Amino acid sequence: MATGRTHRPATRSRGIPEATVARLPLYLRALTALSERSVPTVSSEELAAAAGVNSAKLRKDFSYLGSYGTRGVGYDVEYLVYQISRELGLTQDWPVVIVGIGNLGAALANYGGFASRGFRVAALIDADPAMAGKPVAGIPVQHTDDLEKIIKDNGVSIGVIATPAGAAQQVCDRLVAAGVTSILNFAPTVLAVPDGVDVRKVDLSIELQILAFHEQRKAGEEAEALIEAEAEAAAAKETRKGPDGDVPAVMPA
Amino acid sequence: MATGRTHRPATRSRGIPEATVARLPLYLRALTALSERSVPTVSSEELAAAAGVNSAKLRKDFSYLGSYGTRGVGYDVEYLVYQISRELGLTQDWPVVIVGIGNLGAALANYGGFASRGFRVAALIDADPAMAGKPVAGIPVQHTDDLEKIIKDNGVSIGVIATPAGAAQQVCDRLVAAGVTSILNFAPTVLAVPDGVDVRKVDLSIELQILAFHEQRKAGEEAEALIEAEAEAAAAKETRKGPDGDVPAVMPA
DNA sequence: CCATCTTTGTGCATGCATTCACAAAGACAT
DNA sequence: ATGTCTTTGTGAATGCATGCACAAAGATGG
Repeated sequence: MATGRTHRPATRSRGIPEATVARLPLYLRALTALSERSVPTVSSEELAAAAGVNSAKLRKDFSYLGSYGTRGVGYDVEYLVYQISRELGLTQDWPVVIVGIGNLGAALANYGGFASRGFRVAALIDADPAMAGKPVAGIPVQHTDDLEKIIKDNGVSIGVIATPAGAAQQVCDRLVAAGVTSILNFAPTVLAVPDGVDVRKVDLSIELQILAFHEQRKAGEEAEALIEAEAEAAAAKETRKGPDGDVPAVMPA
Repeated sequence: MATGRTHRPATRSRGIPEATVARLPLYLRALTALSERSVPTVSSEELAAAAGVNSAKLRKDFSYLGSYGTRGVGYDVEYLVYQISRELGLTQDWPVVIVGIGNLGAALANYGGFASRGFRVAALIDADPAMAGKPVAGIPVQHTDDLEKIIKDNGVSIGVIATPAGAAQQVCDRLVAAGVTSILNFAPTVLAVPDGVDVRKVDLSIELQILAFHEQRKAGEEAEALIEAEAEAAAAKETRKGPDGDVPAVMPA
């Protein structure tokens, strides 16, 4: 059983850490902006600031792609744009379908960020027969019945699910069966997929809940700081006089 | 300078790992579904499956909240729903404003997942005077000029930015100046905020780019596997006969 | 051609997250 | 009561990601 798949000839290229991959689009965006302003080169420090990351991290990220920088100068913007685009697979055309053309689906169909990055909305699909034929973002909506045919005719490998939660798994199963191997899921459900299929999820309410947690923590710490300050003040009053007296005038709700 | 803030009395409660916080909403959703089906208790194994995570991870996550399970039985669904809700701060009402009522902003305003989790859309704000007064999701859109007043009158601490990229930083600055301390950013920009303000970003095109990367990698590996299989077959033919011959009949596009 | 100055690329240490594996805890039947 | 059986809670091991700090590389000026 000699599959030489494990020890990977040191060609790098494979083995880019997931965390790095997730940052590449960020770098790419910053670089594209620089490119539009005709900036020829950029240092890791500048680019890191623009992308909102640590410069050492950025350099290490780029080191996984190869050595594209020049010491003492920085990185060539155009070249780096090309290399990252290539690494991310954006030099080719990716037809995607969006399933579920409600408010969110329509917003996605209209979203400019897709087209500009090599993604092409090949079709919009909805289960509502009343929607069929209606153009959204200039593309006529098609009925779910034709899902399999649409996927195959267009060679679609990436699907976006923007249906209600209840329909998501079923839609997902059909997409996968029809040949889709990457899914971006906006429905608030955990999708079960076979091995070899990638799912990424975007959950609007989860993000808000995480913010609420931190918001609450902040409020709690404020209150706590107040209590602590009071305790300290009391202790100070007890043991000696009471000099350090700028207690925050914040009242916990 | 005696701020006893560092060594935290072992009350736990503080010091919940970020990764755990990010999963709590996931558990909460699964638990809510169980609660609706009147399931009284659930084991870590079952719940983990429903939430799509490893059961050991789930137990460790819960251990940060305290010991809410019963050995041999599992977790009380209702109780756990309450504890997680409380920990996330969802037992209180969080008024949020959405700035930028384009396709996406409207979709967010209509999104049901907010209201159901303690979030209340307090106001919709847009820079376009033509939008002012128009109801979206039953809420009249207000003009950006009144942003500060709206924030203060409603005691808003969470803001959602769904504007074009160009306007995002400016809107962000105004939100923060008006007292917002948590921001959910849908605009494809890196926002600069002062310390103490939390920002989470949701970037639709980044998610697609990550999928494209993996998609490309899959395609590459298929091709590679084919080449490898060919090489192996050739080698086999050379050194001995050629017995193990199920070469995948897949053709790289 | 040499010296200096900038900036990359990376070894190393640290910290966080995940997963395993198992002892302790409790339910439940007998 | 006692024993069995299930399931939690957590120590310990491993792996991944981050960030520091510095040597090597190259540009640039004299």
